[in-house]
Amino acid sequence: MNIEQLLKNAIKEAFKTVFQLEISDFTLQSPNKGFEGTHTFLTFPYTKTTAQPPEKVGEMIGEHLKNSPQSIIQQYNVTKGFLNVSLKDSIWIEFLQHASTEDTWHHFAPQNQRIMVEFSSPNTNKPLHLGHLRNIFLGDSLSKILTAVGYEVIKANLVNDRGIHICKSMVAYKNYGKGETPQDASIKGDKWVGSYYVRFEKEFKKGNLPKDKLLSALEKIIEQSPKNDYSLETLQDTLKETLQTHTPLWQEAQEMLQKWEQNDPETVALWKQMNQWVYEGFDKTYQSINIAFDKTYYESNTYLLGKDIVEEGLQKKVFFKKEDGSVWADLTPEKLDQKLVLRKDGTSVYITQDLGTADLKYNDFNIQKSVYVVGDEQEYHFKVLFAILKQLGRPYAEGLHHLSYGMVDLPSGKMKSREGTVVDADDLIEEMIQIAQQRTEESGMAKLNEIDEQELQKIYHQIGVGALKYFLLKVEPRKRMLFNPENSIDFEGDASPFVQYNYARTQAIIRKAKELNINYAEKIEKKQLEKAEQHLIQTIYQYKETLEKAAQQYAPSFIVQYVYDLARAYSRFFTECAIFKANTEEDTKFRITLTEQTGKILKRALQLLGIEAPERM
RNA sequence: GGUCUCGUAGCUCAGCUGGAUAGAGCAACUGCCUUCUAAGCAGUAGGUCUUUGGUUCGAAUCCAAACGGGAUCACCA
Repeated sequence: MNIEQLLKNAIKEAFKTVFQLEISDFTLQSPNKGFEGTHTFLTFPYTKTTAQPPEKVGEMIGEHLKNSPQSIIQQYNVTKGFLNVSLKDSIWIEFLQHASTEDTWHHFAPQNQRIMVEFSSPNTNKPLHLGHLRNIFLGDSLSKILTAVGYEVIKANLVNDRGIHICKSMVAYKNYGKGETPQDASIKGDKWVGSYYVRFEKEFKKGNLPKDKLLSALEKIIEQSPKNDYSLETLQDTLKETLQTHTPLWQEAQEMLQKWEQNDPETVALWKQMNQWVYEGFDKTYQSINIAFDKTYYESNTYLLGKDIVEEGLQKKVFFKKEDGSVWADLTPEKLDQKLVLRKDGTSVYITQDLGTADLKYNDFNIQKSVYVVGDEQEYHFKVLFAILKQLGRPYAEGLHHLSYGMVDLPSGKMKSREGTVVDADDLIEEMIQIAQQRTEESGMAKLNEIDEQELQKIYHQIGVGALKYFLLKVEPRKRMLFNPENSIDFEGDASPFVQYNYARTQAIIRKAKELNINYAEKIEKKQLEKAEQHLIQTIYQYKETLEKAAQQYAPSFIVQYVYDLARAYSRFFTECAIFKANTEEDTKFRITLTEQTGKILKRALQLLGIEAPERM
């Protein structure tokens, strides 16, 4: 049942009858605040074809709509080129009746397509922070949205478990760790390993080059500067990098990496041990925010992939070899540059590995689509990656998408691990739960007095984590967003506790209805709707199209906006319309039915965001 | 420097496939709990939609330029 389509058809029919005009498809809008109606039709585009001023067109169409035999229009009004129509209440009541008997009204047919959503993808040298949370919540929510519209979704995590970063932690642990374990120190494994990464950075800073070597290093840098960019910042960065490579500690890390690549048993054992600690820590974090993956890839298994694709690309003449033997992709037709895919010594680069991994994913799961949830600093990389895969004629190439998102900033600017300004994920989650508890104790304990302690803890957790997820999903992904640790994340207004609160209200009503043995699941006898009722039903109705839009555009933020709208519509209904003390029994039953449906959709929409809905709060 | 991206109320954000009087929340102010959950509801106040030009009957929205933030342009990942 598609109400918009009904109205559109009626309008098209009206044009045919009134003006003998076949009009092409158009979109309906919502009336602005202060204008009566449920839908708005714009008549501006038809002034020429009808040879009438916009007002006149509106009047004539409106009049026809209203007076046609099977009219679905209650009333209409015209201002300028805006024809605002109000659908008959019976349309909305019929919809609610349908929704309450057909639980599947918002379901989608299976797409018969598999889609992989890759997200989280942490490095194993430090704990998860606020930025990761934005990534994780986006990926998780998107997975749920895509599942809801009928895709078979595979949630994948590609862990960066190898490379120089983890070797740094290993070196530091070897030198200063004294064989201690995180268990000994009662520290979460990822925090433990992270502390050695920090230790490495600290120690190696002490071992700078003597000053006489600075000058020659500097000259070398200027010679090699690829972009002739002599800004102070660039020089400093490059200088630091050059100096790093001369410190003993750095060289130790390099050796460690080489040993690892040569499969040195002792090194591999240490590497496994440290990663294991990290995974144990990550698992705790994932658990606390209710995140799970269907598949975990490890770069230690994938970093050598892709070389055969380079070979294939050469044969297909997608790639070409330079004189020095390095292999390149020419993406100038795509307005991208040339891109190295294999070094002259035959070793691979980052993108080589990603080419291989793309094939691996396809072969493992036969996916038609693949979404990468990765920060916006890698936009160029993914443009290049996708362009190459397209040139190679991969069957999945059209279904590739980079869900790019901006960084989470602090009032002081960027989060920087070196300066210790990173907001730790576990700390933040813990803080959110505590605030939830504090809020509950301040305002709502009376409602919760018969609930046991364990259940209470669960509720605090749902509220705290929910508020965090909502906060991070609310903002459009491509925008940078601000987190101010001074003011805690909202628990009021446009925030998840408000939505959860309204869900809890719906459940309180349902409980009471059952207590009073009200049989509300009968045919609805209601004829006329209050404004708040009408608006609430209309908002429920919009769930399906919102979900579809969110899936099409990979945009969980649409669901956030929607769920807030729905909660607000319910809140208004709740205060304006008495349920158990309504004027008639029909009203009571109707309002309970409406409450039940609202509750279902609130819960469902929250679920799409990975947010749980407490039965009471 | 080239490319991409963002700039909307004091603050955080919606709105951007062109349409009416640009919306929420927070913060401020005013009402409303003997009545189903006040984490609420109703209201007041708050705006040169960064600027300038263009397209159009009509621009926060599209185009161009400027200014300001950010990213990227590695044989790093």
